[in-house]
Formats: sequence, C-alpha cells, structure tokens
Amino acid sequence: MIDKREILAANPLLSGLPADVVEELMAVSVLKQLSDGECVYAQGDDGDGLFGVVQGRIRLSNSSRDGKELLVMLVEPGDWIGEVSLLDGLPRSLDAFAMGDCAVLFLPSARFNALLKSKPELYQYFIPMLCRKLRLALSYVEGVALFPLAARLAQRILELLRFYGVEDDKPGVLINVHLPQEDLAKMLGVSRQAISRELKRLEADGTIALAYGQLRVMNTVALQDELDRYV
Amino acid sequence: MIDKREILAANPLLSGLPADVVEELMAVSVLKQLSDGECVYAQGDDGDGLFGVVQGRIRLSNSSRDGKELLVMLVEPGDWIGEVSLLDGLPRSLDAFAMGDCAVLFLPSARFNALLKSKPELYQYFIPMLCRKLRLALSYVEGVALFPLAARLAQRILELLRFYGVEDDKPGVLINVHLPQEDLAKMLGVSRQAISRELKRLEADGTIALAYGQLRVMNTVALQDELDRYV
DNA sequence: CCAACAGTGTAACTTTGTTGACAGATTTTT
DNA sequence: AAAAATCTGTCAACAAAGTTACACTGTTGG
Repeated sequence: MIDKREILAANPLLSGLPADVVEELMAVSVLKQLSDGECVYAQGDDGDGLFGVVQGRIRLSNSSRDGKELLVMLVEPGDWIGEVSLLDGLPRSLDAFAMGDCAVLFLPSARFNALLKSKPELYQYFIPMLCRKLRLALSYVEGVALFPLAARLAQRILELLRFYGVEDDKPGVLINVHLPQEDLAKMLGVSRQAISRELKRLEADGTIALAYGQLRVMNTVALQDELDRYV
Repeated sequence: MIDKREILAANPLLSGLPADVVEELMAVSVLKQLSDGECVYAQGDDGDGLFGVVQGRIRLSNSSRDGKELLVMLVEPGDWIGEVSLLDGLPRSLDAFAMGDCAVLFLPSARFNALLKSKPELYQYFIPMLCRKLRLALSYVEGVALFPLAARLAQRILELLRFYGVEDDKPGVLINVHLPQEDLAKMLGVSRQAISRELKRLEADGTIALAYGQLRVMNTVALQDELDRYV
C-alpha cells in the first residue's frame, strides 16, 4: 500500500478544502494505479465514484457508433473528474481513459454522498468547476457553429498555450504536451488532413513552428487576430 | 405596481425553495416587463443579477462578428437564467432577448450574493441546473462533431418534442411552439436551405408533417432510429 | 543500426453545405 | 380586401471539408 498522504501533500487536488474534509478523504478514498489506455469509466456507466487525477493524464472523449471520436478534454493532475454523474445521478456522458500510466484518487459514490449529506456546504466547491466546464463547452458549441476551422484552430492553440505553454531557450513558446495532429483533429471534430493543411498555412505565415508531435507558437498576436475576426 | 405574490403563486419558479427564501425573494426582487426583442443582457456584460422567467419566452444566443447567430436555447416560464455569471463572477457569455412580451423576476447581484452568504446551503439549488446545462452543451458539441446534419436534426426534433409536444385531435404529435426553419437552422448552426432540404426529406418519408412555422411528428421511432445509427 | 511504428504532407475526387437569387405560399396588418 | 411582412421551396454556382490513397519522415526498441 502506497502512502497517500505523502503523494497528495504536493498535489493541488486537496488544496482549498477544509482540514476535516481532507482528513475524511484520506480515510475513505483509495489510490488506484492505471496503465496506459485503461478505462476509468465509460459512456453509459452509472456514476460509481469521483476521481482525482494524481499522476499522468486522463483523456475525456466521446465516440460515435461508426468509430469517429471527439476528444473533449485532457485532464491533468490536480483536477477532479466524474463529479457530474454523482451530482445529478445520471449515467456517464463521456469515456475516460488513461493516457500513459496514471494514478487516481478514487472516492466511491456511497462515501461521496455521505460526505455531502453531512456537510452540505461542500456543494459550493463544485460550483466553480461546473461553471468552468459549462463555459468551455458553450465556447466549443459557439466555435463550431459560428467560426471557420482556421479560427477554431487558433482558439484551440491559444487555449493549449495557456495550459501547456513553456518558455525555453529557443524563440517562441513551446506547447509542452505530446499532441499529434490526429488528436488535435479529434478535438476540433475534423479530419487529420484538414488540420495538417491549416497548420502548414500557419507555419508558412511564421505564426507557429512545427515538429513531430509538438508545436511552438511564434506569434500569439496573429492567432488572437485570426480569432478576433469572428468573435 | 403589479402584485408579484399573485403572479408567482401559480409559477414553478419558486417551487422547491425553502419558505424563508421565498419570503426573502419576494421582498428584494423586482418584476420587470419586457417587450418583444428587448435585451435582458448581452454577451460581455458584467453579471448584474439573476432573472427568473415568469411570462413569455427568452432566447439565449450568441453572435459572431460577421452577423451569424447561434440559438443556444429557448427559456420558458419557470426557469432561471443568468446564474453562471453570478456564481463565477465572469462576464455574460450569451445574449438574452425577449421573444414577444415577457415578464421576468429580477434579483440584483448584490442581493443575490447577500442571500448566498447568509444561506450557503442554497448553493445546492444551482447544482442540478448547472449539470443539466452542461450535459446539454456537451451533447451539442458531440452532435456537431460526430453526427451528420440529418442525425442532429432528428436529435433536436426529439428534444423539442419532449419539451413542446402536445397531442391533439389530429394524428401525430404537434410541436407547440412557433419555430420557423430559420430558427431551427440557427439552433443547428447550418443554413436555412439545408434545414429545408432535410425537413422535406423527412416529410417525404412520412416521419413528420410540415406547416407554416409549425411541425408535427408522425413517426417518433423513425427519428430515434436516425439518431441511433450514430450514437 | 535497422526494422517497425507513429506521425506528416499532398493530391485527386466526392460529398456536404453555403451563398445568392427568386418565385410562390401563408399570415398579419391596415 | 389589399398590402406588407414573413416564411418556404428550389436552383445553380461555389466553397469547405471528407475520403482514399500513398510516399515520406521522424522515433523507438530490439
């Protein structure tokens, strides 16, 4: 058995929670190891619990019967997932898979419900989370209905930049996550070829620089301008 | 001054709330009349308050710089709108307009915040609302990324049917809301012509019957089948 | 170091949906 | 009842993106 306390001390998962709730979570949660590609939960499942990402990355996605996939979001250590099904009692609406080896903190739904019942003031911790996800989802609907692909791609690159951008010795800002064009395409709901074409266009502009599975933004302003033409 | 108490007694807006909160709302909220097309709030505004729809219909939408519009949802009497900006403190992400003459109950943000501060257990009343909207938004992103127009249209008609469907003396189920093809197109983010074509196809099948600004579903199963080919 | 694999660029062709235009139908207003 | 406004059906030209196919380039692991 791994020492949860040690691992979680340095993790933002529990920050902001009252001390007694943290103690409670320590007592009733389970640390689970997941290997690459393992399923955390699947679309249609009942909500069996809440998951906090401790290590690695979780991929939230959604697939159609004919095999097409939509990549809704990448979830990083420090974020909780699966709260919606616990809060509204409805089945999972997304698939969640481990990308690479992961560790998650699992809080079974019975424990979750008991905790909420004993401390209804905890409801408010979920409000910012739900608001953020709702706004994000709305901005995606908006984008896909109102903007051409070029603008949506710019929007998405800027988002990735805020999240994964790191300055290094080279010029520009590196998006420090392995993200093949295939995945970028699945995020935007278009074909890989369409993404390749647009990225090449941006590279020719000098707006970005491309490498194998990586992307470097050279001109943030140009991306913002592309987006502002429509927003 | 109109008597709020009388008007609201028959309205589902306040049902489910504790009696003391209802009293508080009665004391500090204002009943506002809106005429056709009047703006409730606009994208980018600060959240000035919470609105409860009492009479009429509110249109939540989103426009791009070049004039294209996305119709996110129609809000009916009994529903609250504008809670997200109050809960997370960020600007409005949608436009809200009155469709026809409306009456709304307005709770200014200062009052809202004071109420939440004095009764933090009220946070939990917003949870189901946010969950519902989040799931709906996700299903739209999913639809537009994974399904062809025909399936998305079927999905949307079924949704309208659940909400506005009424049985009458004629065969089939009438969708009892004035909804021109133009608006249906704006809901799905496509052109009016594309909607016209698809509706004609469904009419030729005998799946639906068309009238001027109205729609009657003759075969619910066929619509569900169209959707199930992809879900 | 080289084989296997994952990722990328490009092109021809097809499908889907847009745009603009207009005639006809239905409803509302005067 | 006539006029105005709204709504619908359809067409042709066009644009965007999907699909299929294949060569090529990096990366990883034995």
